[in-house]
Amino acid sequence: MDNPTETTRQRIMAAAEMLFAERGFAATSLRAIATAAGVNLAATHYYFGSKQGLLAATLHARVTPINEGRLRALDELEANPATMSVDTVMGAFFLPVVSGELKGALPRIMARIHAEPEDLIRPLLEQEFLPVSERFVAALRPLLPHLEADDLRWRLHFAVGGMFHLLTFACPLGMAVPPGEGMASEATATAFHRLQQFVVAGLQQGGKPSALEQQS
Amino acid sequence: MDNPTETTRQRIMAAAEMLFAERGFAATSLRAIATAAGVNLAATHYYFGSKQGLLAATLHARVTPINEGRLRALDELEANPATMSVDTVMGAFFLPVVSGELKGALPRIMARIHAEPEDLIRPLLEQEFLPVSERFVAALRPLLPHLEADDLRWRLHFAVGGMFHLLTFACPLGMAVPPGEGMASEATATAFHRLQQFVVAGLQQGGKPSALEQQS
DNA sequence: CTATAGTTCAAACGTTCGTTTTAATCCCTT
DNA sequence: AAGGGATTAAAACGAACGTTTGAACTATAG
Repeated sequence: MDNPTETTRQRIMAAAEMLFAERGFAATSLRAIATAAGVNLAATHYYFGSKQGLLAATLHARVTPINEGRLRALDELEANPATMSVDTVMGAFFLPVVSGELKGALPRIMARIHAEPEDLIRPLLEQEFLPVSERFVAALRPLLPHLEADDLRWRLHFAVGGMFHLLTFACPLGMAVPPGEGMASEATATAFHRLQQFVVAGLQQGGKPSALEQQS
Repeated sequence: MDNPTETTRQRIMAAAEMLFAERGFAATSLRAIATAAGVNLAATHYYFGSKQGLLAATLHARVTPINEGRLRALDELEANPATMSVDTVMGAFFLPVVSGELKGALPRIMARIHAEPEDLIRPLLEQEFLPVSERFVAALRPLLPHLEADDLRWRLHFAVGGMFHLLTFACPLGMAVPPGEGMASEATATAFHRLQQFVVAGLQQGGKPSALEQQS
């Protein structure tokens, strides 16, 4: 049970997560990770094969519980159809990101990897997020019957963008950044409430995109 | 006038912009930039002093016309108060990003730099974007009198996040990516229309964030 | 106690990085 | 035509990178 293997693996993943979140993938060296984890450099290759393998493992370990939380919350909503609304569904989408054992550095890694070369990162994102994304599209469709499936995907795209931007920059330009390097969990929850409010209004907006052509 | 200095400078900046946009800052080497530009490696240091200096110059050269276009469009709107609306103001904010000589790779650099270490990049962003951001906050305030200034800043924050996400990922997960590596300008314009529609609805949303606490 | 598989370690591999140096070349003014 | 600052060219610098190697260590099984 107290397998020393797990300890070293987890130490590496914890350090990698923190450094990837702070500096991004390309700007973080395996030596920095090994030093921060207090393990030998070669251990990173012993357990993860390569730097990319370490990134994939780190991402997967953190994304899996988030996506499970999302699907569980969505299941609960669908079990009581009266509770289904755009707001509650988006709450099910956002809440698992900030709840649980996310301690500040954890969500930011998701935001950081978005700027790595797309060839390297898009397959990872598709693999991790596409099934959940499609599940939420299906759940939102009956709630937004005036939207085509692709319209809905676009708006979810923007919503996810707002979320990543929030995770990357804890507060907007022109506002004082809180003292700690990460966000306090209270501030995070408040910011996500703002985001949810914003996104729900955007999703519910009425017309087709073509109707916006000349709105003056 | 046809100073050969400008030619080499511009070739370096064009190549740097393309590669920074494709791969990000840390993952792009000066050698790759010099090769793509067809200039000598040392020229990058001769003209820009350092890799960071090249990034700053590249960013500034592209952001300046965008921000000037934004402010000019906003000036025109404010000259005719009847034309002022959340939609038109946000159009003034978004349109210069996709119009002009932006050929696909150019806007993406703005999205890429968001994943570099924050210490390195946030001062650049504040310097380039804060004045324009505050100008738009001031313009939107009378149009959204129910919002506090910070509420407005948060919502603009989310709007910018949606924009960056759109610039980073030309289309949402679950949709086929267009053949070319960048987006066709027509598809870009359509996507920005969708974004504008989404964002305007989010900005106009009514209640205070505290009212969302337990909406179930 | 020995054997064996799993794990850790220090050291080095070859490559590429950002940067610097030195000399050669270009262009313009006088 | 000559001189001099601006620009390019080639080469190399030390440092850091991802990765590999092979031996030392640990702990369990025979």
